[in-house]
Amino acid sequence: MPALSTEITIGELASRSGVATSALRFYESRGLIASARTNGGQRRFARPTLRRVAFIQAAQRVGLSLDEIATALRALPEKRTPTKADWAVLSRAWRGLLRSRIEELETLQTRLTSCIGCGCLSLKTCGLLNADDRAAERGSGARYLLGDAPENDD
Amino acid sequence: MPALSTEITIGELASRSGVATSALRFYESRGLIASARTNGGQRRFARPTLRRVAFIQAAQRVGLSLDEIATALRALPEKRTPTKADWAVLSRAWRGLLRSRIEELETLQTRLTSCIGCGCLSLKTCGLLNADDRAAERGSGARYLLGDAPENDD
DNA sequence: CTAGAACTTCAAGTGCACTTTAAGTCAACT
DNA sequence: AGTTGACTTAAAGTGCACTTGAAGTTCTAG
Repeated sequence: MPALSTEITIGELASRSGVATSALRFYESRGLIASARTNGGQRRFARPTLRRVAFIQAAQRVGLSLDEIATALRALPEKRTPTKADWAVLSRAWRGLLRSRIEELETLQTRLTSCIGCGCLSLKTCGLLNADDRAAERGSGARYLLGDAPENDD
Repeated sequence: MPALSTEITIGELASRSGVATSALRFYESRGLIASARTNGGQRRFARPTLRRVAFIQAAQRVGLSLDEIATALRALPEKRTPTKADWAVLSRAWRGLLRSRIEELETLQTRLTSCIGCGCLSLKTCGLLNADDRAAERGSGARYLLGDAPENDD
């Protein structure tokens, strides 16, 4: 049984957070977490680092890169316990990100539904496959690309 | 003005699809698209390849890897024009993916909202930061990790 | 016919988020 | 004291999706 210390080893942090020790060392190298050292040079993490790692995981699920997360963490006060207000600032930014990502996926889903309906896969009329092919229309008129191929390549 | 041919160059495909020529060559190397060659060895893409590239882009936005997209494209008939039914099969798979991803993000957003409300960031009670820390509870009782640090590291 | 833009291949490079390896040291239990 | 598992570092490797570079060829407009 580990001493009833306030500090935890990298292995403990790993098993509790579900993040590999190699990833934790990597996070430390990127400034996302910090550690003290024993006389022998081994890392000892303060207990709240567990929360910090959970925060990193959540942020990744939201879709942030480690660099963005590092920036967010740097925005939190280093010296004092983060307040409700500190957290709210971060959370609001996340909410915006989440909402726009959700909206993008919902738009995609709507388009997918109407594509199933029409079965056309027309580049001109299909919102899902719309890829800015406004150029080079040269009077070919409206056509359903599913059936317009001189040679069918798909 | 390019000849009123049914085939398009890689540059044309790139500018119309918004995908770089290098990416298109890469897609070809991975079997996602195919091309004929001129006597001189230059690629000439059949017009429907534009739709295929648009499909790839859409699939990427849905969250599929190129390998998964290649598999999906292989499931489409090579020799005949894809039917409504072919498309419907693919679309249904996408719908499922989209729905679960959207649900994941919505859960995250709900949790984020309640976290803003409580401001606690407790690993025990916060759904957002919940990271399976069921182990090593050793009778410390419920605590709000935002304020429980012997040393504050965040 | 010729200039120059667009094309060709192949190999190596990029960025992200890690993981793996090698050689060695530390800590905890018996 | 010794064994064993957990730890240390630095460097190299992985997988994905491309991009870049070098050196050379082809296509098209004038």
